Amino acid sequence: MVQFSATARLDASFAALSDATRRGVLEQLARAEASITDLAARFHMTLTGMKKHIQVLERAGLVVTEKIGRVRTCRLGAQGLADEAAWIAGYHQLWNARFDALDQVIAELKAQENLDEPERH
Amino acid sequence: MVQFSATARLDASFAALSDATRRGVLEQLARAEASITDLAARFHMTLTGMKKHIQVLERAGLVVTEKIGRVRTCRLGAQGLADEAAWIAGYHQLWNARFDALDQVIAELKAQENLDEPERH
DNA sequence: TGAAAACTGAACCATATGGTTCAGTGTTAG
DNA sequence: CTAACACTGAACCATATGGTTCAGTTTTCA
Repeated sequence: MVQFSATARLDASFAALSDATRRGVLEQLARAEASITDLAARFHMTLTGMKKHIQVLERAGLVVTEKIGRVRTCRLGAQGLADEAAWIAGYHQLWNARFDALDQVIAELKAQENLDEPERH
Repeated sequence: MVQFSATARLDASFAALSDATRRGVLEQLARAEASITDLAARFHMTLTGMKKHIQVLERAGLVVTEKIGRVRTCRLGAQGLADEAAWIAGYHQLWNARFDALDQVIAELKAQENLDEPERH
């Protein structure tokens, strides 16, 4: 659970997720860390454009970066999407079992969280 | 199973979720359906302003509306947040896989400190 | 019938977003 | 030493967002 103003961070991270390029960057970084140049090439845009996306992800806490020499390396933030998953799960509790598809997905999500979350960050 | 790559709808619904007022509207509608006037009053904004939020939620498929007489009633859409939860769940799998791989690399490094670099990626 | 309620649509405003180009700065490799 | 590389920052552009006001339209109800 996170302490600092939950709504502002939710705003930022849902906004970050609302762009297909940024979701792609997250998926990419989940596989391997990458430089901004790497990501710019993979997503067919300028360095400057990719840098802006990285800044959005960084402000949302979804990505952290480290500059060594002339290369800025991007990695996933330790926070992950726990808060966002929690919001969706909480929303679902309000909206009781009327729709089976959501039940199933949320069950899978909770199972994964319980397995993997402890002492990872 | 939910489609993993409905990018346009994911764009729209994550964008819809990036505003605290709209998340509040969803929570409210999960409890009871409401008219636009109801929601505008509850969230302290003009009717026109709330109508715009409802349109955003409707375009994302998160809310459906029906106009009877002079009142437009808003309810949650049947689609729910299944696709969004599915994207986050899939991302979690990648995210955790990455940390598992990292754990393994570290273990190998500890075991055999002087041997050549284990291939990650 | 007529006034009020509930919504709709247009116009406006300030700011944010997603992208670009261009002109740098600092770092590395040859 | 010099050239190429990776990034940074500023400026610019078109469009979107989150809100407003104002001027309707349709529906209800006394």
